[in-house]
Amino acid sequence: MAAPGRGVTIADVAARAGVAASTVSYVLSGKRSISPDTARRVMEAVAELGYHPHAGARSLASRRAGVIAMMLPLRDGMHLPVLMQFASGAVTEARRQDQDVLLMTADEGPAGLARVAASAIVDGLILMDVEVRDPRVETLRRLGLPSVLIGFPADAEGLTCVDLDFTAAGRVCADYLVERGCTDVALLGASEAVYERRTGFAERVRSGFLNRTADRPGVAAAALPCADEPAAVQRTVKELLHARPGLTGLAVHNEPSVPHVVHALADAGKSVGEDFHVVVIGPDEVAERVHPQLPSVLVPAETLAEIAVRHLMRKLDGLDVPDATLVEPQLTMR
Amino acid sequence: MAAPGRGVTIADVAARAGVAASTVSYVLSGKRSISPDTARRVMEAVAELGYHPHAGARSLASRRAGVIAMMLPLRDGMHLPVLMQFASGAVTEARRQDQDVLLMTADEGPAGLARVAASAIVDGLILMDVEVRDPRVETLRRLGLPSVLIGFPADAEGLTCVDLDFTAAGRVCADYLVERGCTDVALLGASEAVYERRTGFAERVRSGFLNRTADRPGVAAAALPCADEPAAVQRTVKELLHARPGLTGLAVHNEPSVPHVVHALADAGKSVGEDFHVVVIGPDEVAERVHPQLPSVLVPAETLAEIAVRHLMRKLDGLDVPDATLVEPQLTMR
DNA sequence: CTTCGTCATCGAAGCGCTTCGACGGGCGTC
DNA sequence: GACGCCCGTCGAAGCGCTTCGATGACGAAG
Repeated sequence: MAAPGRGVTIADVAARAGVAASTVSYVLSGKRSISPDTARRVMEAVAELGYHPHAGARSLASRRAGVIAMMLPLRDGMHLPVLMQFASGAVTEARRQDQDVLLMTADEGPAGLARVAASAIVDGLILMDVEVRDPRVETLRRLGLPSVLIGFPADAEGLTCVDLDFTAAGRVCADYLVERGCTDVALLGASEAVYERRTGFAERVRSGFLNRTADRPGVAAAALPCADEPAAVQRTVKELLHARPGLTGLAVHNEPSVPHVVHALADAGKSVGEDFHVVVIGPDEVAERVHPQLPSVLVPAETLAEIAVRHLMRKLDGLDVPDATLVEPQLTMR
Repeated sequence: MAAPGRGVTIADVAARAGVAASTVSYVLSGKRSISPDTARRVMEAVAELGYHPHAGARSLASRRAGVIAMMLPLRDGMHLPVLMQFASGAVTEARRQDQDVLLMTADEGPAGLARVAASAIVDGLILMDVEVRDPRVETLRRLGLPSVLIGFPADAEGLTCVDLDFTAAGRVCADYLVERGCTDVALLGASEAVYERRTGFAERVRSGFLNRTADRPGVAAAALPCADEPAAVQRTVKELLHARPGLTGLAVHNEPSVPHVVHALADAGKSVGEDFHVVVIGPDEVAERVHPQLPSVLVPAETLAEIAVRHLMRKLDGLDVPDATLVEPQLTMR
């Protein structure tokens, strides 16, 4: 990386290498064959001058900006560290593919999508945390802007979506508990309120959990919602233990309640990890910050981000990608 | 926002409004006076066609991209929620000024700066979490790319920097304790290791704290480093209480140790909030997640981000801005 | 030895916008 | 009533790049 003078253009590189500007362009893009000797001279000139193509000019001429947008729900209920992992994964993968990432907040809404589409400032976009009824989805479809969604809207027809396989996550939790010898288990889900906008995945965890336990003879299972407040959690757990004295396993799909669940179990004289088993669906920290630490299935943010970026790039290159991609859940033991 | 056809150009708008393309440009930029009547017709055409200027073309012609870069330390030790708040604040403020934000990770390093500068993909940049000896700083200076730093490098000459006023934060903590009637207080700082790269602000808190207590007659104060590990924290607190039996106030500037400090104090029979006072310098959650909740001074990420963006915009407009901006710390009572 | 194909390269034409200089028409001024 | 000015508008010239068609050189084929 030599000292870049102000405004090194392709003409400067061409002059230095003793070729035409178009030749430099072809060397850089590889779109026509160039003799090895010329190519070498051009690359040397590029390096010596510290040339980087002017992004605006390139986007104007080639109709490719080399930038993708990422729309994040910055003010929203989504777990922040997960969001950061996501952003980090996306930027890293994008750079690997020589793309930059424009950051947008979800509160720009459909109008924001229309703006970036019309101004050609980005080639495509990744929409995080898509809800079941998401107003941006219709706009997206209408604009025809290449995109990948994280999450599944109600009508995913014609869209490319990526997400954790929540049904499988429910199954994984069920398996964990059953393998520990539990014959009476329950799934503690989210409060109705939290998921009302995005019911999809709460449902899926639940059905994965219940279907799997139903397959296991001699295993009784239940699923019930649970509010977030400490007191409500305590009460729910107490009632549950009372109603099902034989309960020995619990899957918790409700981040904020985890510490309180553990507390309530301890109060009830249960020894987690010995005569009682708990598994969490949620971020690592949640499962790590309780005593004893719990096994958990997390939302693999970096992986999802990488897949999303790769799929988007394929779409931009005119290749096709699966409409729906579900990532296998991983159970982390602790 | 009407349905934007594919590729509405300024010529389309001009035709529709019955004027020249240059006139449309002047209406939109306000750089020449235009009759109210013409302006109205142009604006109507813009709205009807859903016109948004092509970002690349604009950047090519005007040498202004309308995008600023934000470089975040995504993999680094910085507290994630703070980072998100920062990103959120920056994007929101940037959009208010009609700018977009390009997200870069710190591991692109100086080469990344050179790239975005040379490709003119952004007009300027904001560098988060600047360290005392930061390799990017020299590059930045050489490139002459307009920028604002969050944090202070060793040599801030000619750079625009923004940060929390850590010296004042030290004073605020001292004041809090003294006002609660404490006459023997201490500051528990970071472990040497954590701050070695970014010594600046640990130092400043310390001197703010000690200078302020020194001003108060009859108040004894000390400052000591503290490791992060639970056991080490417990030991440090125990030794401290033993060495200074009259100690009744503690300021903790070490995020991870807070819960353990509280624990250790309880073990020693101190009743925090009654016969003993503790104040934290760190994120809200840290101070909220202990019992009892503690008052705290936080890094006001959104505010810093807004200031950074505003300063950057001013620089881009050729206005001048102060070299150093220190934000007053706020004590949040709990 | 001419003809045809290939390969490597060149030149020119835009991409959509901003901006500069020019120009015509209305007004105030002497 | 003629002169100059300013205001509002237009046309044209780029900004730096990609891409298309053209061109020359060189071997192979006839």
